Amino acid sequence: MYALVDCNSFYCSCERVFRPELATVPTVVLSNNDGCLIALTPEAKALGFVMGDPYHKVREKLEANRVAVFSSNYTLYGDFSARVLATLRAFAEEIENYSIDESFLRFSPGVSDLDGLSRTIRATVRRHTGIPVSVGVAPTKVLAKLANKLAKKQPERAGVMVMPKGAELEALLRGVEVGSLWGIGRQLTARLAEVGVKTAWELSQLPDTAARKNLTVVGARIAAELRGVSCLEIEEISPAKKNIISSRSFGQPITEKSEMREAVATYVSRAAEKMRRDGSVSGQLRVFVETNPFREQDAQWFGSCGATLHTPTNYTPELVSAALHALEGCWRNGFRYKKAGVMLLDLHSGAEVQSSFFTPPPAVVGRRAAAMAALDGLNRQLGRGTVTVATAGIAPAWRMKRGMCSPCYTTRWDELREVAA
DNA sequence: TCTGGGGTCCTAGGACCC
DNA sequence: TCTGGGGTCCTAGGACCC
Repeated sequence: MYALVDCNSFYCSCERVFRPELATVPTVVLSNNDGCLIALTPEAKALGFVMGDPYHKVREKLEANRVAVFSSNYTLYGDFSARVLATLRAFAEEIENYSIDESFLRFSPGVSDLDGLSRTIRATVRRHTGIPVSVGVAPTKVLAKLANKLAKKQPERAGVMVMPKGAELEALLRGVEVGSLWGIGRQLTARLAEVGVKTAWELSQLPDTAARKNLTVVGARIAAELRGVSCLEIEEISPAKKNIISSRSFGQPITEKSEMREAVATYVSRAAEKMRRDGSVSGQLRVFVETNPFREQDAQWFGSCGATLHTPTNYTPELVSAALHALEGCWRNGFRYKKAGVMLLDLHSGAEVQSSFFTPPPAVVGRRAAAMAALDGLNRQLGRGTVTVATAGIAPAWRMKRGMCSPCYTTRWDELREVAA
């Protein structure tokens, strides 16, 4: 049996842990640059706000309704995510950290009273971390996802649902729209409607060949999972990334290439750090720059240019110079740039690097690795950006806006919550 | 003035091999 | 007049997820 444990309105719940007076106050968290609403509590949804609403368009309404608004604080959410995961580990031998706010657990066949166990999990996570979670249990991941959704949606279930079997399951699936299933998006919903499939039950009864023909093997697996046939395994160790992207919108538009060079150097440095965490090296990168597509009165430019590394590497200075070279290929003067990014491609394990004529000698490779380890260590201990390449600039004007950010309560000594007693 | 940032998997078709 | 059979690798594009 699988359980899906999903944190309710996760980012909002993190903010509420240290602001208990907000427990019943409608609360939202914004995307980077305070752009859109990306997390909403049920109270905020009840007021009519939806995920993706541009902040500047709903700001007055938020204020009128006294909604608590936060910029996103990923340091805080990442730390809470790790705490929830640590608590969950005690309850299952196999666990997959599916996303920042969701984990799949697998219970061995001997486990009985799944309902009681789920309630215990929910209560324990709440006690250890302050985060409310919902738990859905079923014989397959797709059904566990669905059980979780129902647990959250139907208040009488109190955040927990074990999927029933047989006729009861059939009745339930007949009432579920196919488009609400995990893995069935808008396009597949439309395709299924063409062949008369509207509910989860109808999809589960679709013959395998028809499922494959209309939805490829992906949809066929979902159909099988609905019948209780498990096709999707638990992935306990997340495989190393195949691509790494670092991109950001700017707090204010960039028009000078010198500033864009700082941004690109910053982003490629961040991407390189992520890559080193995986122990990977990159053989190829791509830089892109974009104007603001929402400003129709502005001239638009979306430029992108790649660069190949002689020898795959994760050495920041080398990647920075390759990225700046690529920037020359996609930069055009005279535009107001809103966003830029760097993609590291062709990633593989650093242990498998193929040497070439241009590969530096082993002593140099060793010194570079030591330098990067020292860099990452300092930034880990003393905070991101403590040591960077000078090309990245100092206190740049284009840095993203975060006007309403909460303190890093759990990761910075100088931002601890103070309590008067 | 102001609209996020990351990822994965699958398929079809072209190029090429013996 | 007649023109096989089987395979791999790569890329672009589409679809999905949080």
